Amino acid sequence: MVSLTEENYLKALLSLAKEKGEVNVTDLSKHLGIKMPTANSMMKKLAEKKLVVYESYKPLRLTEKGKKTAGLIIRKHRLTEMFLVDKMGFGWEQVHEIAEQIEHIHSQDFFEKMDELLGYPKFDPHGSPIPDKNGKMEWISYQTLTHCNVGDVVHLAAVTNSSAEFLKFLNARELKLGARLRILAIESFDKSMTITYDGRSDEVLSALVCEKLLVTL
Amino acid sequence: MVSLTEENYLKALLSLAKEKGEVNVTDLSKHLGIKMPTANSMMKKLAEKKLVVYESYKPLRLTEKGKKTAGLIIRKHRLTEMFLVDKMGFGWEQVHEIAEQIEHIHSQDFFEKMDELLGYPKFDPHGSPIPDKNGKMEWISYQTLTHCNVGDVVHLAAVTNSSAEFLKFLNARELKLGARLRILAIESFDKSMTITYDGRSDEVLSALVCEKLLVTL
DNA sequence: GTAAAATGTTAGAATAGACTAACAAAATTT
DNA sequence: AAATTTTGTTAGTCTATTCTAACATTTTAC
Ligand SMILES: [Mn+2]
Ligand SMILES: [Mn+2]
Ligand SMILES: [Mn+2]
Ligand SMILES: [Mn+2]
Repeated sequence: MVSLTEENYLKALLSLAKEKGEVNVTDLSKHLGIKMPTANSMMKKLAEKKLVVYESYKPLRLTEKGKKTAGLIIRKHRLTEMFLVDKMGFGWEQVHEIAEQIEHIHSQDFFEKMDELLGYPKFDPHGSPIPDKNGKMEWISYQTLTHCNVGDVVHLAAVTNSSAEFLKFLNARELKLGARLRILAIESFDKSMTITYDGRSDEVLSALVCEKLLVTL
Repeated sequence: MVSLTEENYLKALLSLAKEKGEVNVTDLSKHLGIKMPTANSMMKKLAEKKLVVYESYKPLRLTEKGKKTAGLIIRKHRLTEMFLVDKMGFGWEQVHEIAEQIEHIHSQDFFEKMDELLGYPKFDPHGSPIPDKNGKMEWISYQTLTHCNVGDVVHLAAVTNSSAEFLKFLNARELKLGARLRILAIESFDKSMTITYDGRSDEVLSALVCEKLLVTL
């Protein structure tokens, strides 16, 4: 009923809506690495399927049905990532690409079994929430590290980028979810932060890195 | 380089070659549930990719490259089935359909990890050999139960049909791989067999069932 | 508040994979 | 050996997904 291609569009729409509020065709096509007219005509198709509300020159919106469909794909994606890390021994930097494919497998049983074997996890290995069986997910209001101040002590709760390069960067510094971070200094010129955690002292993180780290107080 | 669709064609060619010797377009199209002209034009495409030898009105043949490619997909399929049964707790009747999809996942790491976690298995849950990393598989010369005689005592080594219906039929009779079967009688009229195994006595199996059971002496 | 830039849309074409209808060759029956 | 059936091929069409080129609208800049 919904093709693999369409599933990827829906997922993109949901995540762009989450990070930017409004979604336009330019963002969508950039996100998916396709040209604008391609995205445009797919939006019309998804509108016919009642998954998207499309009006010329207006921002794109998912319908409730579209949100649910997208949420269920993200559920499959994140359950897969969790399974790959917890049950198969992959590193958190290895799983996104594989999950990107496995999320399109058609088999209720397969994902229900994963869920069960994992003990019904609520978060994936990158700290993102796993949507429930209705495709609904609760976004906990984390802060980016960028918004913290000198002296703050916070815990690393999630990362907003699952690329292998970024996660290998964190691996190299033994920076893991749950780590207790203390902010020692913030360079006012470039907003880079000096922090300590675990045994580590005086790690300097650029603002580009800090804005990808979500923390709780 | 090879699409999901093409992968399924290659697999079909390999398994038809194994079971029938020569493969023609009619068999191939029936096996895949497509029309003859569709199969025909795909054969020309695969011939251009040097995966198939195509000559008008001649039987279809896989090239060495084609055999290897097909073997590697079957490797992924069977490793998956083994993983689903041994590591995830699925029944042998549930795994074929899921594996039919997962065999197309592009990730060396994923299947290598499965292989490692499984301890480098040589056979899948249905008793079929798992091809090696070069796509080569050794076919052990099993016999179908049909070819056995009254008084023979044999072990169930493999089944040649992985459909859920057939495997549920075997489940209902607690007939598993490895079972030691003794042939009590063969009905000459319809070739149905009366056998005993485990605690079971006097199970009658039709010839249709017997020919799908591969045994060792 | 016009001009320029950015964004969005339409039209037309390409490729992959499937189909039907019509024709051709090979195999099988009489 | 001719007729019939089966099998295989060609030609043309369709849908899904992508593209480029051209045009339209909206937003931003001056
Ligand atoms: Mn991911
Ligand atoms: Mn995907
Ligand atoms: Mn199988
Ligand atoms: Mn398949």
